[in-house]
Amino acid sequence: MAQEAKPKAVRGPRIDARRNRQRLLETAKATFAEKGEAAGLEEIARLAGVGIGTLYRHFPTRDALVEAVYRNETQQLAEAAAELATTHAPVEALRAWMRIFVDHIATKQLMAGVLGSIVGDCSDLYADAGTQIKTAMAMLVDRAVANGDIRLDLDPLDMLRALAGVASVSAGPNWEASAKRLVDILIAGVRTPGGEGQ
Amino acid sequence: MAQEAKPKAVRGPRIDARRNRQRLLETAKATFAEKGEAAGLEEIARLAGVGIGTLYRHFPTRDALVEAVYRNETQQLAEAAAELATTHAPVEALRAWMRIFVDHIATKQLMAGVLGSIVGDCSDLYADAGTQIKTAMAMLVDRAVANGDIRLDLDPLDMLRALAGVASVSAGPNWEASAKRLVDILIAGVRTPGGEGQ
DNA sequence: GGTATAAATGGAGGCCGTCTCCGTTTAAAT
DNA sequence: ATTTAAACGGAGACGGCCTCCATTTATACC
Repeated sequence: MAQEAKPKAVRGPRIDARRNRQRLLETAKATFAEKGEAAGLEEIARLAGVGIGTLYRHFPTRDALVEAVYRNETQQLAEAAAELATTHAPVEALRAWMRIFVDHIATKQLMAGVLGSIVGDCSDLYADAGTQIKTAMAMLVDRAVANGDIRLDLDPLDMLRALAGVASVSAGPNWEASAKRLVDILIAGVRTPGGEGQ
Repeated sequence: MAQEAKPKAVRGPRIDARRNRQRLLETAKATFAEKGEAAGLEEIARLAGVGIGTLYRHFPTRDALVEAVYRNETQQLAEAAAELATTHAPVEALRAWMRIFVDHIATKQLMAGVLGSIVGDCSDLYADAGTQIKTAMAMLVDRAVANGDIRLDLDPLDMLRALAGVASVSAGPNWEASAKRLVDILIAGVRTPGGEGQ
C-alpha cells in the first residue's frame, strides 16, 4: 500500500499524445477560421498529420473539439473584461468589451456556436466557455448598474442574447459597421432614461 | 409555325404533381416545426406518402424546400406589417411587428435560417422571402423615422440583424420573456434622445 | 541496454444524412 | 384506344460523424 505517498505516482500523458493534441487544436482553429465550422474532421486530422482515430481519442465528439478551440478565445475575452473594468468608465467598458467581442467573431468565424449554447439553455457543451463569458458580462453590467448608468432591471444574459444577434451578422461583407451600430443601439437602449445623456 | 398564337400552348402541371407538391409542403412544415430543421428529407417524403425522388423533383435541394415552406410565413408577416401600419402609431407598430416576428419563431422553430440569409449577404437562397421581410421592416422604420420617433440614421437592415439575435434565443425554456425584453431594449435604443420620452 | 506494459495510434467500416439516375407508371392530348 | 411525355420512386453514389481494434511506441523497471 501507500504508493500514493510517491509524488509522481500518476503517469503523465505521453509526449507524443501531448504534441498531437496541440497540433490538432492549432489545425482545428485555423481550419475553422478558414472554412467555418462546417469543416470536416477528417480533413483536420489529415492536415494535422494524424489519423481520424487519434482526433477522436483526444476529442470524443465534434463539439468537444470546437469547445476546446473556443476555450482559448473565451480566456482572452474574460481577461479583456477585467482589464477594461479598470481602465474605462463602466458603461464605456461595457461598450468596448462588446466591440471586442464582435471583433473576435470577425477575425475568426468561431464563437457563434458557443454563444448559441450560452443563450440557449440546457446543453452542457461549451459549459466552461459559457461560464467565463457570462461572468465577464455580469461583472461589466453590474458595474454599470452600480454607477447608475444603465437600467437596474437589466439581465446580463440579455446582453449576451443580443450579442448573439450581432454574431449572426458575421457573414456579410461590410458587416463590421453594422455590428458597431448594433452595439451602440443596445447601449443606448439600456441606459437610464434620465442619465447623463448620450 | 405559329402554334404560339394558341392561348393554351403550354401544358399545365399534372394534377398528381400539384397534389404531391402540396402534400410535401404541408408535411415539411409540420415536420420542421416538430423536429427542427434537422429533420431528414427521406422521412418527410415517407410521411407525405411519396418517394424521395419525387421530393427532389419538386424541390431540387434541401434549401429549396425550406424556402418554399417559409414563403407562407413571410407572406403572413408582410401582411401583418401592412395591417399594423394602419392601426398603430409608428413606433408601436414597429414594436408590435417585432414581437409578432418572435412569436412566429416561437411557435414554429422555422425562420432562423431565413433570417440568417437575410442579414448575411450573398446567398440567394431565401431571396424572395428575404425581400418581403426587408420591405416590411423598411416600411415600418420609415414611418417611425418620418414621425420623428426614432433616429434618422437607422438602417432597417440593422433592426433585422438585431432580430436575428432574438431569434437565436429560441432554444431556451422561458425565452419569450427575454425576447420581449430585447425588443424593448432595441426600441429604446433607436428612439430619438429628446423624443416624447419612454 | 533489454524487456514488459499500457498508452497512443490510425484507418477500415458502420451509420445516417443529401442528392442522382433511370426504368416504370400514369395523366392527358389526340 | 393509342400515343406521349411528364411524374414517380427507390436503389445506390457520395460524404459527413463516429467506433472498434490490431498495431505501434513511449515509458518504467530491471
